[in-house]
Amino acid sequence: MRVYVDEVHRHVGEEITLKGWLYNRRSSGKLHFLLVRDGTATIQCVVFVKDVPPELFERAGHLTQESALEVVGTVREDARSSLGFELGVREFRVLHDAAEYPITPKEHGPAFLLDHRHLWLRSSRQHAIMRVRSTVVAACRNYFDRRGFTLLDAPVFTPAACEGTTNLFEVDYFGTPAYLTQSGQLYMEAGAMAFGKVYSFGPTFRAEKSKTRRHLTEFWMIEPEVAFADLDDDMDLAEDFLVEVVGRVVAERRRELASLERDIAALERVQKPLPRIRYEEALATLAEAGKPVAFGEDFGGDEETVLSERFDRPVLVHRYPAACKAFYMKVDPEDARLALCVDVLAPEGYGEIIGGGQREDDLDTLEKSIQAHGLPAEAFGWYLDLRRYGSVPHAGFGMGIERMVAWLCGLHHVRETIPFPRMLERLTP
RNA sequence: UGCUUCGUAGCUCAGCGGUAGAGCGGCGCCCUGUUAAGGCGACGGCCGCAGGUUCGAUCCCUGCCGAAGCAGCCA
Repeated sequence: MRVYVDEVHRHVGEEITLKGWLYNRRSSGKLHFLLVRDGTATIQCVVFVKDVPPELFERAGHLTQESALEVVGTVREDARSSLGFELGVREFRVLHDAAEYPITPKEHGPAFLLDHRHLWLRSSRQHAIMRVRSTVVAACRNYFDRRGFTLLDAPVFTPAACEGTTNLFEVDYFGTPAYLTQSGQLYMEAGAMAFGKVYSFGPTFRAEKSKTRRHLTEFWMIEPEVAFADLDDDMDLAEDFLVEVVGRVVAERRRELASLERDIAALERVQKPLPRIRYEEALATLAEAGKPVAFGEDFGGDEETVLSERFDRPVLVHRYPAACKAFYMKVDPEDARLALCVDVLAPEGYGEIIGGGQREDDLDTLEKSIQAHGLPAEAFGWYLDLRRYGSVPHAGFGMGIERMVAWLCGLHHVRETIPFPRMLERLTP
């Protein structure tokens, strides 16, 4: 009977068949310890010289790392193995003899590992991270699905910029220039006017020449958009969403987080209410901390770190100066200098994980804003239509999956949070 | 794109103006309970590339290529 490693505890005393790959091997004279991983977990398979034919014992001592195996043996409980269970091997078959494997159970540099990302994904640490990512995505989608949102995917090819013409990947679309999307938001606004509550989940692309631990050129965003919603509704949604997603990851991926040596208590503090501060309050805080920022300036990584370190959970910073925000942000009717927008900063210096706000719903104001930002009005014809036919207040936000995963896992760099990172100067594998 | 640091064995690194070393991996042998096992042995190198200085350069200088960290921009 073929069994996965994460289910062996249900088969103690039974003879089972495992299919997997050799993760590591240790020998001690008359014993070979084969660490076999099958994607679900890793188990120690013990080959004892008296339990198998001599030629098989000899073979076990010369198996190469990552060789594909089918192992037959009896499951037994044993405290000496880290899983708590091990397999007493009766026989095994080599399905493939692996060539010399480049990634050893010793230290490697990031460049080497990234060059071998297709193999690096097999290591236990990467498994933990990818499982957290998988759960984050599932939790995000589940959150919106259960609240009447419709998944409405945005296109990847777009005719124009959504937040400006720089930093876009241009492609040749049958003779005319097109761009890879840098946000699905404008399309989600169309969706919100059609379905009321929508979200998209997909890759986005930014050709920024950014070489930092928080940037990828290709990353995934989840972007909800809600009709008849204002900034306060938007902040309520972001808060509720974030608390639920974090809670689910902590509940379902505790073992993975522990294996990454994440301080889980810090994540358990992510409960409602999340603090909300205005941009101007943030300025005061920064001035106190000796990092003064002039009104009108956006925050950099340093400033975000100083702000987020004042709180033990994510903080919502709202009403930034309109001048430093995108053209579609609605201006605060109580203070024309400010935009009705919000950024959510993750604690522990992980920076902005959510950005969003209320959108401008007035046609004239929006047209003027497009002009003021120097954007080509003709590219936004369809978008302006949304303000001609039943325009209503609406709001939404985008959450970057990779920064979220980096924060949840406590990783220094986002490059490990996506299976195949795309960065400045890195396109392979 | 700017600043800083770095390119030496498959990997992680040490070294030095007189053409090289360790640990780990791989290979061979030894060991009934190993936990990144251990012990012994042999193998393994255009010292990133191209110029320059020098009797002589892996080492000093210049350029190029590549990488890492930080910053701007952003999620």
